[in-house]
Amino acid sequence: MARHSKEATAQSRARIVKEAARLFRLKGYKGANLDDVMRGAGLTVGTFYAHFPSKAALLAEAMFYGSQNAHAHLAKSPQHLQLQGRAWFKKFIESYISEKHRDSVELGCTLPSLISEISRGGPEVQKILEDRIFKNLQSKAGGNPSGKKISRDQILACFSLAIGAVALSRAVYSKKFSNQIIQAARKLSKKGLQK
Amino acid sequence: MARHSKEATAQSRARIVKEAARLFRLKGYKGANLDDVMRGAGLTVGTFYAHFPSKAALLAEAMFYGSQNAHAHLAKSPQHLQLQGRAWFKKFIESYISEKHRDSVELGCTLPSLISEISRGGPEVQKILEDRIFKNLQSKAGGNPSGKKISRDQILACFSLAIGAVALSRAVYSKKFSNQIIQAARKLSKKGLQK
DNA sequence: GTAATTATCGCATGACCATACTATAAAAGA
DNA sequence: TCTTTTATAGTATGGTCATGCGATAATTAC
Repeated sequence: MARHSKEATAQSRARIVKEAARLFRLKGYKGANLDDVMRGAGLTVGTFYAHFPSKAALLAEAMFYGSQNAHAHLAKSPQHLQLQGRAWFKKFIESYISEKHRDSVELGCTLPSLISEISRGGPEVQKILEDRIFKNLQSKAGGNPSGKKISRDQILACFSLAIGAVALSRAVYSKKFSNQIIQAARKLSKKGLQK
Repeated sequence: MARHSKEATAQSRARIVKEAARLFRLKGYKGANLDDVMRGAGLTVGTFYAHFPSKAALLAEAMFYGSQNAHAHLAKSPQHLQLQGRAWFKKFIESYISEKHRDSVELGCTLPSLISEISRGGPEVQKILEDRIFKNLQSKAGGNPSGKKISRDQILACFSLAIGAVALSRAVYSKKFSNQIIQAARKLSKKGLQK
């Protein structure tokens, strides 16, 4: 049926998404080009449209892929990923608003790198953000295994803060100032998690 | 010396910066092109480099221009602009994290629209953000006319939250969800301003 | 008044890039 | 085995865009 088996095709597709996520985070949506993405995936541009209908569609996939991997990258310990509810969210925000996350653009969350461009993106991309990424976040953080619930408002506010702080800390010139932003945002996030 | 007087030249330049600020906010740095900017300013592309050395230099100017005008656009009353210190900052954040601001991309603050691209921008742009915009913010908010000081940490954290919330509220699909983000962030910002 | 200056126009240019097309060969299904 | 399918490579295309350039005319300096 194809020049490679179904399995190999699926692997190609996965490599494309992975490399796209990396390059989008690094260079932005407009800044990354399909040539580089495909080369990074070990393929040539010509075959891109055998996998995706458009660059925008690739962005949607890459965003979802990236949201799953950022958690793993940021988690300080394997136990973190096992948690649920408030405990999980607390650790999540703590690792999100960090110098480490600020400095690992390629592996971190896609949102600080792409948020501005997503706001100008089409419905396809925006639906992914809303339906998959947020729902995923809420199902993890809203879980209630030990009687300690966290409110939807707390999740939304702390996540807004986290994205803003990481994005801003990457956008200022001096490291000193950047660190101050991280520290200040951490403090506020703790307030937001209380009660 | 020129086809127009010095004064007319300065006005041309001002129109370019103004239109650039508008289009950058609307379409992003890469999304806006110099052709449109110059046409919007009533000029042709050819003359761009008589005013600026590069597109990046224009971004730096437009950011600073935009930071000054957003305040005026968001202020609910003329009195607001006269305030200082905590009182000013409180009103500033309140008007910043709002549905109105979310919906007025063209006239609002440049940062939610450009933050991702600034983080990938050069030192020139990042220095503007740090030296002019933040210093400006801090001199207004850090002022202490009535014995009520606000800490640097509070300023940084609340501003991070504000940028993140507006950017995120513009990036999700449904209006309902978007409104929830605004409301949740407003709540947290009030906590951040206490004490 | 005359010369030097330069903002402006109109157009050129060279690069980049998303997308399209053709031929090929490997896999899948019969 | 043999036909059909399709992922792949290689290349083409059409558009966009930042930047460059020569000519012009208005302003300023002298």
